[in-house]
Amino acid sequence: MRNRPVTIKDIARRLGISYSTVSRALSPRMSHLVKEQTRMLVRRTAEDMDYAPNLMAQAFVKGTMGVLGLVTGRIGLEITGRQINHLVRTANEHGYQVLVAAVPGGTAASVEDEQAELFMQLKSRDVDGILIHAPGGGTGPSPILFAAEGDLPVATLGYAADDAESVSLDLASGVQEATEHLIGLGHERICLLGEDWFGMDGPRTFEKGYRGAMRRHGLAPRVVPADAARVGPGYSLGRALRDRFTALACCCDYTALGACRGLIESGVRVPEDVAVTGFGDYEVSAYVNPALTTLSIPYEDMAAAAVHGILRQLRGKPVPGRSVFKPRLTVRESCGAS
Amino acid sequence: MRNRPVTIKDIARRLGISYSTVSRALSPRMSHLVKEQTRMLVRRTAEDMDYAPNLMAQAFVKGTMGVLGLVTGRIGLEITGRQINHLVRTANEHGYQVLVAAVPGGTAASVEDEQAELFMQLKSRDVDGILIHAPGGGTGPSPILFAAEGDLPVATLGYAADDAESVSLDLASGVQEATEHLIGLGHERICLLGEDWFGMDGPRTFEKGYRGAMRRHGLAPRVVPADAARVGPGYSLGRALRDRFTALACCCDYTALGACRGLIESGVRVPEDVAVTGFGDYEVSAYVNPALTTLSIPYEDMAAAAVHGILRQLRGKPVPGRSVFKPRLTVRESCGAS
DNA sequence: TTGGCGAGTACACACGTGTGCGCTGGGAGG
DNA sequence: CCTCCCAGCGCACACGTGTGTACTCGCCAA
Repeated sequence: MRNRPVTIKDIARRLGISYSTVSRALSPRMSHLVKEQTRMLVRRTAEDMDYAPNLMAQAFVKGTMGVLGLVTGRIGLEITGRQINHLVRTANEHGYQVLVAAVPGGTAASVEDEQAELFMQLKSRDVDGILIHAPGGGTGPSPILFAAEGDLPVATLGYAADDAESVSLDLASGVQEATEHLIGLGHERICLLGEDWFGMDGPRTFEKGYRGAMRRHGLAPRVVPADAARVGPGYSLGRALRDRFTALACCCDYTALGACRGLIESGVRVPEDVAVTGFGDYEVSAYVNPALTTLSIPYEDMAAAAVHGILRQLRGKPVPGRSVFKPRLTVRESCGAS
Repeated sequence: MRNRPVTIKDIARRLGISYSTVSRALSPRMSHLVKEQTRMLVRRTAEDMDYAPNLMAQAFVKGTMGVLGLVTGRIGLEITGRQINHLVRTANEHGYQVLVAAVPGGTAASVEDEQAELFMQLKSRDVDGILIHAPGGGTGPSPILFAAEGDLPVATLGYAADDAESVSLDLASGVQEATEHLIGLGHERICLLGEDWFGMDGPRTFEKGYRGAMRRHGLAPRVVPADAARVGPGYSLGRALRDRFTALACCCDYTALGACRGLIESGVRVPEDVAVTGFGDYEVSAYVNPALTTLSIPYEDMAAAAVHGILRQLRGKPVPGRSVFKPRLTVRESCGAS
């Protein structure tokens, strides 16, 4: 059986003082109201008796739990996992824990509904803030709308929202840089693979950067949609497209890796016959054959920025901040530049 | 400003009844003490007034929060992420949320201490149970010792513990199967790469399976330690070993992918000159060049089993259950069998 | 001496919910 | 008609902590 845990009343009884004094002596905000000597005595006794504050009682009376909720999907994905990793660490460093709401299934069909439900679930949990990570689609209503009715601090990670704290990635400039790089290598028939990338920054953003680069050089654009963050679809497309293009700019490393495989299986050499670029710079991407040219993402900084966005709101700055990070082109073998 | 949320007292006032009746009417366990008609009236009114129970108050008075804690590391890793994904989903299905304690850093040096601290952190959070996922080393004291003094339900995932609920993977049989497979293909100089795999099932387990297979066929074993779950170390080893062996049995797909790359860069062909096998069957492993022969893991089933282990304990079955899952050999190109 | 003052402490209440127990009312059995 | 029983409900308390307010006490100045 679990021993009855010691409370501040037990400490008070032992010392023959009132428990409000104990409460104040132990509370950082109120301890200045207690004589130094008493405070020290209380603290020593508390430690002696193995006192541990009842956090549920504290949460109850203070109305806060020190917990941030996280709405996310596909934790298993490297890009998701790495960011969560740093979300949790940053939150912990500031005294907050992270509650993972749930993980939507693989079906992207009802992602909107699922996220709305998760959001509500977290809200009723009385979390202190909610991090929305890489919501799906983006075609539906902004996930921020869920929060609009409440005044719960919200920050989005990987989704540029005008009406809320948001941390996003400049996808357009990234894919534009990759496209320009391919054009600089002499390619003209360049195809964009996969237009939708976890809904980050909404769809069609990749297209914008890609089309901008193509237009500037007077080249005809061609976009083939592909389910991002999966290797299989990229593989199928690699086989299907074969030598119809001289370069494939992919919206995700997994798509690119699949495409490489599909091309190679079809007897097409990478990068000699077809150049390939990815997006995300996953851990394996530097070690596959051929090593992938891709866009690196400051995962850590983005995650930290999102948490800081929540904390800033908790400290009473209602004005939402927006930060946009830029991906950086990392050139390896698959583009044929080296 | 946040409107004062409605409480059961508000409902009681509105209906002119006592709030204990409201409490009972809304509580599933106590509602049979309330007249059907009253119960319905209360429930309708509650819905009308947008009543939402204060979960912090409920947690406070009931002493439980419906939250499971999770101690883990390296969320970004596919094997970790996929299991967490299913841990969260299974927990949610049973009405529990998952609190991710924190994520130890990349340095595996002080993993034990870090985990102990995380464990304590979760404990003081009054979680209802703790899932320990893939603890490090295993050379120190069993992580179960942390829980020994309390009576908090604990389940380990990926770590076979005698004294607690545990879900583990039969690493020895897995690597044995892979080794036998390589031997069956005519290999004699087979090297085991990486002895320690997230501490799963403790260290030296891979070695046991490997050495068993080698001994049975009268072959000389050779083991080279490698930091698992990283691509880089595998790469270095691939370059260093080159053609000193005809086959490399790796303890992790990432190690294997790195090794392939290192070998190929050194002018060694895979699988023609050196065969390679991995462990884990990551998503990319089917699409790299060459496609990786590896051991597939029932990630989903393992995660579900761990959560069910906790739930069983919460329902009052103190006897710890132990389940051991078997990996399954998936043959692709890198072993040269096809 | 007395009034004021400030430091330090105790008292009391609040928070929202769960629940043991006593009260009421009405129906049934004697 | 009285008694007993029981469903149904209200009263009151408990849980552990935070905090406003009142109190005590010692000190200093008037």
